Amino acid sequence: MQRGSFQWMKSINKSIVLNKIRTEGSISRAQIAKETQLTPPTVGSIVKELLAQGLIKESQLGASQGGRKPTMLVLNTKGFYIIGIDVGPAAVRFIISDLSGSIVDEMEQAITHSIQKNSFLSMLTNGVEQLMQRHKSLQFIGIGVAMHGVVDAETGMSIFAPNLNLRNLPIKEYLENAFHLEVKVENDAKLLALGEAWFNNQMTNKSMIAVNVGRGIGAGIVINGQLYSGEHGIAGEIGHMMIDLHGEKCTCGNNGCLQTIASGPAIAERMVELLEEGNPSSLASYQEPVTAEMIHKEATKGDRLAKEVLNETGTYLGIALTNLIHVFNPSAIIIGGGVAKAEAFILQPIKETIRSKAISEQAKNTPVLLASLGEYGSSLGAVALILSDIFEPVV
Amino acid sequence: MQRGSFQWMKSINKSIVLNKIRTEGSISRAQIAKETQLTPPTVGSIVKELLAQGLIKESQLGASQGGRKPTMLVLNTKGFYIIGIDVGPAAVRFIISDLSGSIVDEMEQAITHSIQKNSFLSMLTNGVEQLMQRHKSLQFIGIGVAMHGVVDAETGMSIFAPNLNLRNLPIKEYLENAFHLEVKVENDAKLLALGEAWFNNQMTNKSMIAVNVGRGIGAGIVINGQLYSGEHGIAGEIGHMMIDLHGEKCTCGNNGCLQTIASGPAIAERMVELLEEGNPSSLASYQEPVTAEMIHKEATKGDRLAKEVLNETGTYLGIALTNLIHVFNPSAIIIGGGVAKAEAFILQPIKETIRSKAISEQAKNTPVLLASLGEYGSSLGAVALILSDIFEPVV
DNA sequence: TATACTTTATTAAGTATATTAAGAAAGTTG
DNA sequence: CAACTTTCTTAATATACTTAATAAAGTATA
Repeated sequence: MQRGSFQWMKSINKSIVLNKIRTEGSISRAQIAKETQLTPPTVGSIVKELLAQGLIKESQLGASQGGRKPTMLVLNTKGFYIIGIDVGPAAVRFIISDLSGSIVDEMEQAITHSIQKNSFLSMLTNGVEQLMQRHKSLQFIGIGVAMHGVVDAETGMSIFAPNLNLRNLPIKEYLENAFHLEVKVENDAKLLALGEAWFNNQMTNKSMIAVNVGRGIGAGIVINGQLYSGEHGIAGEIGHMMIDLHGEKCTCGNNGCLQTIASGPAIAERMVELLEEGNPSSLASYQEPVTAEMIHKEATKGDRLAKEVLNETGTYLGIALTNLIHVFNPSAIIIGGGVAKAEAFILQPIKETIRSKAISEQAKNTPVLLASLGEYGSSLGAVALILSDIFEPVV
Repeated sequence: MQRGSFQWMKSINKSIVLNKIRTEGSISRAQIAKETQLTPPTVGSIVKELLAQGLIKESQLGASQGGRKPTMLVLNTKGFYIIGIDVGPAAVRFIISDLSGSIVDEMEQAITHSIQKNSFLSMLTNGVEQLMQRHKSLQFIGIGVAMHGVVDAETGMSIFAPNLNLRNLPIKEYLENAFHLEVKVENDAKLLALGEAWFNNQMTNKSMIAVNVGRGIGAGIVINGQLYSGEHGIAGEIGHMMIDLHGEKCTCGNNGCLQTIASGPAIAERMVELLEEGNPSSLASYQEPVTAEMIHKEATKGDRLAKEVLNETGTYLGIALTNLIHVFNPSAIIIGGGVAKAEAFILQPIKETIRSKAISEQAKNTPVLLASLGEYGSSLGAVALILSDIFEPVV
């Protein structure tokens, strides 16, 4: 579309109205006009079109404000559907979501360890195909893909997927050719952030950081409701934030990276260290190698050492997050990934650390929230990636 | 202006054209049309208006591309003028700048130590008044104010100015009433960043971070050419980035803040420490208390210990900047403030540290540049704050 | 040099879409 | 039930874009 034309302006106005309805949940034409600074007739004609397209619908009448009752408008969440794909380390998750982020159906497929380029790509198309076959009557409008590793969002290519050990996968091209739908691909940690920002109405158009602590530590950054990627798309690499110059050596060669202290493997390592020092713990009797999951399990059972290790992890995370808060001053920090499961032991020290170490009252009060989408974070983020194209003013 | 109206669209298109001319320096109507995706008649009519307003002018004819020679358009840099004010710790700098950032005239006034609210405010108006009197024929379009400390940009108030020990100064209100011009107020460190981004054409619409190392350490963040402030306007507080958990105690109570290692006072302190340990240096014979400036001076003369201290400072800064690069992935990092003067000894170690500690090739290659505006950084940033209102599409 | 072709810029006519103004529809209030 | 509100639509008008045509000023070539 020609920029700066009437159609362009209209599409923006349309997005504004549509997004208003989405974020408000239920709103009248008159109210939209007031809040968006568009005139009533403009809103009226746009609403008429949106109704015709099936993107919104009229619900019941609202309460009178001293005159005619307003007809409330709501999103027609069941009008269109999006497919979200989350390519994890060991499995691919496919979901069908409606416009509100409700998951209609899902499917998971394990990835064989030494999968080849073509079989991976056809695995994706087969998965989508299967899901679509189960719901032939639904109208799909796009496919979003959350991919671990390095992704080129512009071309929709996976540049490097370490867990699959594959390079240069033309995911977008492949899926577009197969289904003739809009396809978008992004990094999974970033999409986790977008998903939380998008489907948490209080976060709409805010700036926030979603931290994903698992085997590594990554952050997705959302600024004014939009994904921030940086110059080369590699923003948010907080795993290698150096916070302890005289700390342990990291795989990257530097000392005291956050990852050496607070990642899943680092937690396990720390525990082994403490056990070897002879500290008492129910984990001492285990034969298998210690994992973060085991530590969490034992902590739940009450093991003091396990609790201590998790507490320590929270403290270090809190320090890194305080640094992030001082730099970004986000409206909220979201904690996701494997570690989020251990929230009972980790969230508290994170919050306490931020409160004690942040230098201003506003920074101290930065809300630290648990990811609300759980294991669906990235796949719903992929859905949000498609939705943002429809709902957000392009400009 | 009503959003989503014809006038709104036109003002955006106008800004687009104007900004294109500014960033390109010299460009024809046809070229603008091609690059902005506006049609030739649209560009033509907008250009006509801009000419009438005196914002641009026609220069000579360009080279033929096989047909009629294009009339080149350039900014009419001498058409309008902006007043920039930089309130520093000990003095206020007033400048008059044209549209290109060329300084036409300037003036400095010392601040008496225990200045009162009202006398400070009238000092500002008097300064502006004086400068304007010297250039009665010029047409002024706005006043930008760079203020140290905590600023509320929306209301144009200085919430707290530590060096003046004043609170809640209604700068915007005061100046607007006095001169009836557009007035904007922002934090000086942020404006340093905006100034560099705005008057360095290669930085236009890029994301960059300008680090200001002086008594404290602050950073201004520019994302897509616009100042990023965060939720409460306090983004960029990197002075208290904790990078050495077992490091020295900072005034904020935490350990190993960047400021404890790399700020002006920290450099001096470190030097004193080394001298007390008995390390040989030409500074050992000095009677007065050691300052960062003195260290720089002696380093220039060849003092080994002074050089070493500065080198160390650069290394630590490099570590903090590497953290920033990983988080933000900016297109460039700008170094400004007092430390920038010691570039000969500090820039190299910064670059080397980033190169050796960054984890990706793209991060390693992040350009680290010296602030190009010198002591006028903040005042020109204040000018840019006004200019951005005219040149940038508002949307 | 004349002719044809390019590129640049403007003019003229047409069109999309917003605005204002007026009114219809559906309430509430006294 | 009359008078007033609020909500929404219709009709007329205005704005600023688009396309199409043309003018202006150059280059290339017979």
